[in-house]
Amino acid sequence: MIDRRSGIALWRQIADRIRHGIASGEFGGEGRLPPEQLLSQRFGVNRHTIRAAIAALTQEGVLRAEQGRGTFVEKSRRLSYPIGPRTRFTEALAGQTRERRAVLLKSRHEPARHDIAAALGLEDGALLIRLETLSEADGRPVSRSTSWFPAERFPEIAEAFRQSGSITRALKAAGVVDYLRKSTTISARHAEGGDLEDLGLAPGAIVLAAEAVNIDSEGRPIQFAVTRFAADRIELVVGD
Amino acid sequence: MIDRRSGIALWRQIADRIRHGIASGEFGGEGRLPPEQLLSQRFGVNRHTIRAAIAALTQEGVLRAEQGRGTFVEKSRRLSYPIGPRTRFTEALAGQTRERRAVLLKSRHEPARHDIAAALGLEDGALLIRLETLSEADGRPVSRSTSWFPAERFPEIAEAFRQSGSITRALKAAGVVDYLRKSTTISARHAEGGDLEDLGLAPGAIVLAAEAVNIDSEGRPIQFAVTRFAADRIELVVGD
DNA sequence: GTAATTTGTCTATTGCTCTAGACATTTATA
DNA sequence: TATAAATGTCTAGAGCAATAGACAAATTAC
Repeated sequence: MIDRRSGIALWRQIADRIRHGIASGEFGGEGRLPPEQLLSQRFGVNRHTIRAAIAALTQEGVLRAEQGRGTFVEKSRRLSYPIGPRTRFTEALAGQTRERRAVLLKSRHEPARHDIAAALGLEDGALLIRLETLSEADGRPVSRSTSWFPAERFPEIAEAFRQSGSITRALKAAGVVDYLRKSTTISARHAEGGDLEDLGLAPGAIVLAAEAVNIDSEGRPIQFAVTRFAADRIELVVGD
Repeated sequence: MIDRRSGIALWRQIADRIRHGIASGEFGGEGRLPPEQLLSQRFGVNRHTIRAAIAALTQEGVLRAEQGRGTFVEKSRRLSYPIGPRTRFTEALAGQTRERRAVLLKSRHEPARHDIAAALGLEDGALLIRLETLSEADGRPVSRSTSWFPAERFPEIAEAFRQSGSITRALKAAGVVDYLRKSTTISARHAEGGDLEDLGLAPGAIVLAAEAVNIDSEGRPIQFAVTRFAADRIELVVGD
């Protein structure tokens, strides 16, 4: 249930379970968390440990404690990100958020690594443009992407993206009126390095990593992207 | 880079980064990890802390240390699990593993929770049969599933599954010749409770959770399932 | 208004994590 | 065979995590 020699502090294990319990409806039934006393019994730890977990979740914006009253759940539904042949970020979260935008963090030219070249149908070492982007919904960072485009075909992609804040519009400016998602490979791991900062995550947080290949209407690969989603803010939906 | 008050022990943060570094090719170039001395400098921690990280990864089967020689990377390809309209476990890993099987851990009748009833198109509290199953490939546990079936339509599903070791065959025995995956919702979290044991994971390990609804050829929902995959052993592939 | 409930704060103590250093053991190399 | 390089083991100490208990402060219910 709770492991004491796992290298994960008890308060963090409990914070993870409370966060998940809220999402699954086990806790916070009426928008309210059970009293600390009761939680400390249920988890079999000291009340101070529970308080440390609650403090962390308060910091994350999941909970809000009020002295004398109780601890309450801040409304924050997990977003659903549909994945299909026509996946596009701006449209994916329409209806769930008021405002979506993507910003360009960095761009550079570089030779194609073997796996990326294979995915894009290019020779190893072919020149690519790499874009580092951050996507936000209602002001909260949602995902962090690294994309590669063939430099020969899309020499102006970085500038077009910077101006439009959208891959779809940047591709359109380069003459790609429509494109399709060929494949998506989904994995999960602990967030690391710059992703922690950019996504505003605590160390130990989990990211869903989606590796995608997009093709134009004639089937030619145009983009290889690795997108990291904050796993506690979003879930990926396939089909339906 | 490395955070000391995060509730995640340094050795675990470093283990996570080494594990990822191996997958991304940063470490283990020639199947070999840099010496402990060098790693302790790179990460800015004591050599003993590096050793704790390596010990954990050895326990996981990722590394193997040999006194006097060095520390080596155990080859361990990640499996790819395709998700689509015709997702079936036994077929999903064909070609990647020699042997697949699923075992029934537990089964029970229970009333439908609200979200499950909605997914299956039933009234709240309708009687369901819940199956707890474990899937293995080449003797290594790969996923842990919890499935719900309408008890009225599939009264013998548990016994049929126990005998056949396959949902597809158990459904066939109940007269469902074909079925489709209606939707899959993918999220990620830390493994907890029995999943740690059943999947043979170290505490703090990550699971990919896939929530699926299957329907028969007439569109009637027949199964709601939550499958937890060991994230370091498998990735989910959509499309292609 | 009083009592009960609940969160907030403080102190002390125990145990685990990480650091530091020294030395042993095994393997590869000159 | 001698040396270097790597992992393995041990001891000691500083700092953080968790427990334990007590009491304060705010809110709610009677």
